[in-house]
Amino acid sequence: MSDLGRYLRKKREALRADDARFSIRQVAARIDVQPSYLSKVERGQEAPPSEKTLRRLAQDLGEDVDMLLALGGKISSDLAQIIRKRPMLFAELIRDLKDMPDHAVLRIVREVRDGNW
Amino acid sequence: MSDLGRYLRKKREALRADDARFSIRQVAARIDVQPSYLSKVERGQEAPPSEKTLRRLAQDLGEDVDMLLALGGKISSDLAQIIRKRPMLFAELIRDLKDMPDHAVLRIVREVRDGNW
DNA sequence: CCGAGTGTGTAGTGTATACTAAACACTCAC
DNA sequence: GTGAGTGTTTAGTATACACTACACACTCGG
Repeated sequence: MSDLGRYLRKKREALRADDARFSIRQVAARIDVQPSYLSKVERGQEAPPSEKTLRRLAQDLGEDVDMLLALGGKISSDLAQIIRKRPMLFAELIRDLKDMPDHAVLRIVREVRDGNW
Repeated sequence: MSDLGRYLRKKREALRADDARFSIRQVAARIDVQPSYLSKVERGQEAPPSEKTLRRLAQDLGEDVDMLLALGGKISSDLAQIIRKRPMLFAELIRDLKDMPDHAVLRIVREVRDGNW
């Protein structure tokens, strides 16, 4: 059921392989949740954590925040806010980009960044 | 507090001016909620309705769904899903477009649509 | 053998979400 | 003046969210 859980467990165990600081208990302590809770999240027995908690987790595991949030079924609140400020504009754009291949979207990103607008 | 409430009331009252079918009671009946609930939503006394209800409301009032959802602090679930499928890609793009003026974003939309990619 | 550390099971909690149900006070047409 | 319709008040509810607290069973080094 939970892609997030599988992903988290794998990542943590990989880190743990050469750093004992990545036990469930120690990670949980650092991100300030109960170990039992993290355990359940990793096994998909519990719904994904809040954005706040996922952010701390991403930080601790060295993972991309947007990716982890996505796996948790969420969207970064700063992105949500950007979209909500111009909903029709962004809705149109995003729906148009839906089936575009990554490289095409990336090209747009790069062009925007280079300021050719 | 609630932009959504103000907006809804204004819109409904405008429609009601030349169509009695747009009373709170009748709209509520059509979108299948209690009139008391709709009343409270319009006065910002109640949190924004669910996406489902906002969609029915948008339909009934002839309003843009994405806009009403935005006013209700939400993002259309189909958009959210598109973003969640390629979170890092879209996150980058959206953050880059944050401060771009509408016409610049529109230009991208048009170019994407014309298939110059 | 025991103490420190590991992961997990069970039960419960406070808060928010998204509403319903019923009654109240008012206007206005007939 | 009453019946139909208006908006609103008050009270309550079922479900989900995002966790905590505590105890259990196991392993492994010294």
